[in-house]
Parts: sequence; C-alpha cells; structure tokens
Amino acid sequence: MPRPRIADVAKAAGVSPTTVSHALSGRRPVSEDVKAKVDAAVQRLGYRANMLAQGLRTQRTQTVALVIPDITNPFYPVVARGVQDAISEAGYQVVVCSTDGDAAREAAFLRDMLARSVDGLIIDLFRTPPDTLAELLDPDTPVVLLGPMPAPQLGDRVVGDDRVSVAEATRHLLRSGRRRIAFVGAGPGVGPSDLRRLGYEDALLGAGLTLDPRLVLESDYTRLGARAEMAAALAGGLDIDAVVCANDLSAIGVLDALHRAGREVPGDVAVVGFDDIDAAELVRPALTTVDNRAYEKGTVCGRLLLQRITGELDGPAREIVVPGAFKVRDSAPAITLPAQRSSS
Amino acid sequence: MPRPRIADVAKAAGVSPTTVSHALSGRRPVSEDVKAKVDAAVQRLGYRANMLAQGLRTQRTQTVALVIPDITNPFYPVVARGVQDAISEAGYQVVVCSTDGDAAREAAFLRDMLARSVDGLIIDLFRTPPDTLAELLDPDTPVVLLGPMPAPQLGDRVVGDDRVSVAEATRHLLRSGRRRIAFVGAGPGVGPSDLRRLGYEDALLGAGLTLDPRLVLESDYTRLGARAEMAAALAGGLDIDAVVCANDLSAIGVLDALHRAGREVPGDVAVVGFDDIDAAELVRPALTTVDNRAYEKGTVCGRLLLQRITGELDGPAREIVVPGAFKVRDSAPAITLPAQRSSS
DNA sequence: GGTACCGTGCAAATCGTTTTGCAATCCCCG
DNA sequence: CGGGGATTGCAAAACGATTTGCACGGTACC
Repeated sequence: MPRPRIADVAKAAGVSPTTVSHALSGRRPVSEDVKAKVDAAVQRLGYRANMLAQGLRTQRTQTVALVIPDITNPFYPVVARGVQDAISEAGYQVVVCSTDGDAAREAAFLRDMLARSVDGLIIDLFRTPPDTLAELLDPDTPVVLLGPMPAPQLGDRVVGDDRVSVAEATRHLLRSGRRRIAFVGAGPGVGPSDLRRLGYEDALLGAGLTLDPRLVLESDYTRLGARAEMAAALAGGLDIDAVVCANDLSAIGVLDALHRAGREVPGDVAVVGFDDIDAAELVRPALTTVDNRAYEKGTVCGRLLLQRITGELDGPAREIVVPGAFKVRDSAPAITLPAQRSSS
Repeated sequence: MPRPRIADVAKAAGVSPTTVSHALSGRRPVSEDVKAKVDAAVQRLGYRANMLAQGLRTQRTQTVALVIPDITNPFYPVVARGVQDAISEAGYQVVVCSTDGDAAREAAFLRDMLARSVDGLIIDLFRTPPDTLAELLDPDTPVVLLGPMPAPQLGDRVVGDDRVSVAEATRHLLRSGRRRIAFVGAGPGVGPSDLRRLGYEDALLGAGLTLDPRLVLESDYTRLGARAEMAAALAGGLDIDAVVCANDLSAIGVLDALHRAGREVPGDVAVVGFDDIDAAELVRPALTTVDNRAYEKGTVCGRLLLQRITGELDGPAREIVVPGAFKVRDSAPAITLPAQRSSS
C-alpha cells in the first residue's frame, strides 16, 4: 500500500483532515479525546507528512544549503558538522554543494538551491563578486556568509580575525629571527588569501621590512598546487627562510616541496599554515598554524541562520567574529635554531 | 516582486501555462515560434520552476540522501564528493546526514529523508540491523548500501574486498617476522570491523597461529578512542609486535599510544591501517594501509543509484565490489628491522 | 430564557506545477 | 470540396498538505 496521506489518518481517527492537521501542529486547540485518537491513528498507520506538500503550502522546507568550495578540504567537513549539529535539533537538514570555487558553479548551485526553496543559505564563495551575488540571491531567503569575501548588507557574516592572526604568526617568525619570509596564497580576489596576505604584510611593514613581490606566490589552496608552486620557485632560486601559507593544505604542500629540495624545516625554513586541520599536528614537523575554529564557525552559522529563519532575530546584518588561535608547533618553533644564515 | 510563476511566463509569452510547461519539458511538440517566445519570457523574468510544486506533482525531487556515520571522518568527504560528482551532472543534489553510528539517529534520518521524498538513498549504516532497516525503507525508493553491513535484497551494494585486503596486510606483517599481532576494531556488529577482523584471523590461521582473544581490542573508529584503548592495553602489559587496525584513524591513535609508551614504530611494533585517508601518508612514520577507494566508491554509488532512479537499470539487487589496494609505507615496511625480539 | 461567547469541527481555497482529455486549426489528399 | 491525420493550444484535475471562514453545540451570564 502507498504512503498514508493525511486523509487516511483522518478516516482512521474518524475526524476531518483539518482536525488532524490541527491536532498535529497544535495551531488550534483540539480536545484531549480527539488528540489521542489522532495520535493513535498516526502511530498505527506510520504516518509522516509529505514535506513537499507541506513545504509548498507553508513556504518552509526545513532545509538549508551549505555552499562551499570543496568538502574534501578538511576544513569544511568540520564546518558542515557544526552546521548540522546546530540545526538538526530544530528538524532542519543540510544540503552540501562543492563548487570548487568556480564562479559558474557557485551561481548554478545558488540558483538551484533557491529553486528548491531552501529556508536559508550558508555560503563560502571564492569567486563570486558581491554585485553578482546580490542579483543571484532572493531577498527573503536569509543568508549567512562564511569567510571574508566582502558582501555588505547581503546577509549576516561569520568571519575570523584572519588579518590579525596571520600578522601574529608572521611576527612570531620575525621574532625567531626569520627575515626572508614568503607568502603562499591564491589569486587576488579568490577566497581568504588576500586578507591573510594583508596580515603578513602588516607584520613585515611593522618590523620595518620592505615587501618583496617575488616572495608572494600564487596557488590554489591545495596541497599539490602549493607543492608545485613552491618547487618551481625554489628551482628558480628563491631565497627564503620562512613561509606563511594561506591554509594548512598549502603549508603541507610547501613542506613537501622543501623536503624534496633538501631544505630542513624548521632549520633552514620555518613554515606556518592556517586552519589547524587534523593533519596539521600529524605531519612532520608538526605544523605551526592558526586554529580557524571550524566547528564553532559552523555552529555559529547554523544558529544565526536559524534565528533569521524563525524571525527570532531581525534587523540589519550582523557580523560575528570568531577569533583564531595561534598554535605553535615544530614547523616554526619559538626558539631560533643555531642560525646557519644570520639575516637578510 | 515575488518569484515569477509559470502563469506569469505564460502571460508574458502570450500562451497558456500548459504550453509553457510543454515548451520547457519538451514532453509534447511545440512550434518553433512558441518555443522561442517562451524561452524569451523565461529569460526576461528569470523564471525557474518551483521544485516543491514540481516534486509534488512528479514524485521526483532530484535529490538523494547520503547517510553516513560522520562527515568528519576523512573517508566520507571523499565519498560525498564522488557522489556529488556522479549525480550533479543530472541535476541532482545530495543531502548529507551524519549519524555518529547511532541507531536512533540512523532511523530518524532515514524517516526524515523518506518524508522529504528523496529519489534515492545511499547509506552506510553502522548499527541498524537488516530487519530494522527493512521496515524503515520505502519499497519504491531505491537504495544503495555502502559498506559491508549485511542487508540482502534491500538494495544494491557497493563494497570492498575488505576481508581479502586485511588478510593480505596481515600476511605482510607475518612475512616481515611479526608474530604477536593485535587487532583494533569496534564492537561486534558495528560497521566494517567484523569483516576486517575476519581477514586478520584468516591470515593468522593460515599461518598456523592460534587466535588470542586478548589481542583483539574494541574501540570506535576514532583516533582518541583507539589511543585510549591501546594505552590501557599497553599499561595492562599487552605484549605485541604489530597491530592491524580497522581504519586509519584508529591506526593513528595507536601510533600515538605506542609513541607515548616509548615503543618504536616500526622497530618494536608495526602498524597497519585501513582507508588510506590523506593523513596516512602525512603521519610519521607514514602509515602502511589499504586504499579504500573512497572516491570511486562514491561515484559508483551515485551512478548506480541514478540508474535505478531512471529505471535504466532494474532487476535484482547487484553487488559491486571495488577492490582495495594495499599500500606499504614506513609503519610496516617489507624488510624486517634488526629484531630486538625474535618471535612469539 | 435569551444572548453572547467559546471551544471544536468541517468544507473549500490555496500553494505551483504537470498531465490528461478535448477542441481547434491546418494541411494534404482523394 | 470534404474528410482524416497531425499539430498545437487550453481547461481542469491531480499531487498532499495548511489555513481561513463558517457552523454547530454547549456553557455562562444577565
């Protein structure tokens, strides 16, 4: 037999469908007696409301979309888990879209999610500029932006204090005697790289050093990408004693490249990453990095979105900052090792 | 203005809603002329069909659910990505549910997904026995089972050859001179541990050894769980020269515990894992393990499910095996190191 | 005893599509 | 010139819920 509909429950309980609906939703009082009969019928038939019909009528789907570059980047599963944990209590589910940071796919996923009438969006866009984003979005579907891509007034934002944390990490390198510090990030305008590079520059300038454009490398946040980029730079004679990376995956790639080039870490070159993914403490030498608080960001995004959806929170867009936490490990220790190179 | 409905498009194009529907779906021929006008109107208004209404009518939601223990376990994001890559081409999206291997939540998610009328399910259940599963499922929602939990005839299955691969890995340990080999898995009936333990036992028995129950430890597939379990066992005086783990996360935990207990790997104790997550080659010593082919399994699940959904494939449930690949790294090298302990 | 009101229940409209008949138009051909 | 297909368009009935009015009893109050 097919899935029972509300009419079947009504028949079984000897009341009208309207009454069943009210009994279940509690949106209008119903006698104890009737409530009991309805519950019994629901139980007996194993009834569950068809959420499509429900959603069509109520404009609520109990679903939120999470649009991210790549679920395979270890930062995001943790975010995703945080989101789920924050919203599943309230009966919401999350659909995950990996865009690979590709503008066309970012747009396609957003459009699709809107066509599905999701109740809210959590998005970490890498390549969609704010104005394009604005025309993609639906004014009454709440949005939470994760990450530093600027998008004023489109929705709430949950960000880290990346610039500050990276500056701190960079100063840590300076304090330990490093002077030729490279930065491995991504192309301008893609993802959080720009912001983190600013932190790197802040620290350098603050120490009275001049910025050397040859020291900033452009990659794609992946291990392989960063490895190749750094290998090429080293082969090209790049002279460095430290590297600041836009994320841990890149940092691990850089570690690979340095190792293959016969450079000691941290002896010859110190390396710091960003995110503090699980692998950061596993890799050897263990990665000095900034804890990006993935889980907290996920739960904050989820809770914030939920509040917007229920209307519990309204008014102007908020910005919540979840500060990063600098973690010193072996790849860039506090104490300077016996210096083989004494400075710039 | 609100989202345009099909009626608005019809008005703008000067035809009836029916015609618009036919023009867009192509389910009935439409004159060139009309088709052009409809397309223009769609373009102009930015129309996209409301998928709830569409789903309600057609019984198709273009959505599949992926029910797994934990997206935070590095094996699963790769699977998820494989699934997405296999189905998004066809316009499908995936909603991900992390159950923590908890029976109640496994059931709750399945029920919820069915209430949402997903077109298909891909599930990796850890604690739901086949008969319970059977009564949870809907006979006409196709299911693909990922992993070794037995569930005959409920749907297609995509599995590895875990028993064989683990036996191979274990024989590798035996060949390199190990004799007191422990197994770190999970409780009976939860997840793939049982199957993998059988492979371990096969190899031991095949070598004429007797099974020692004190050598099999029960944990929960996590790094911390395995670390604690192994630490306790070592403190209790467990005498071993190798460990076979049910997954890489456990193996990494075991590595932690051995390190803290002052045991050399692989000198004193060799370790093998299962899955070949990214971290396996990052950790030191790098983990000897079995590549579980996460991405391939994901795409195979996705493609299989799609074929069932479209009806392209029907008939009895299939079982597709994606064989694992044994990978030797430093944690259990082929050559026996200078033996400090000569045997059992 | 009549009126007002409250608590309950039902019929019907609605959400936005798809799809089934049926009708109209056109063309071709005998 | 009329009849039979093909084409193409429309009205209306689904899909399965929620929600608005309205009606019906019963109780309480004056």
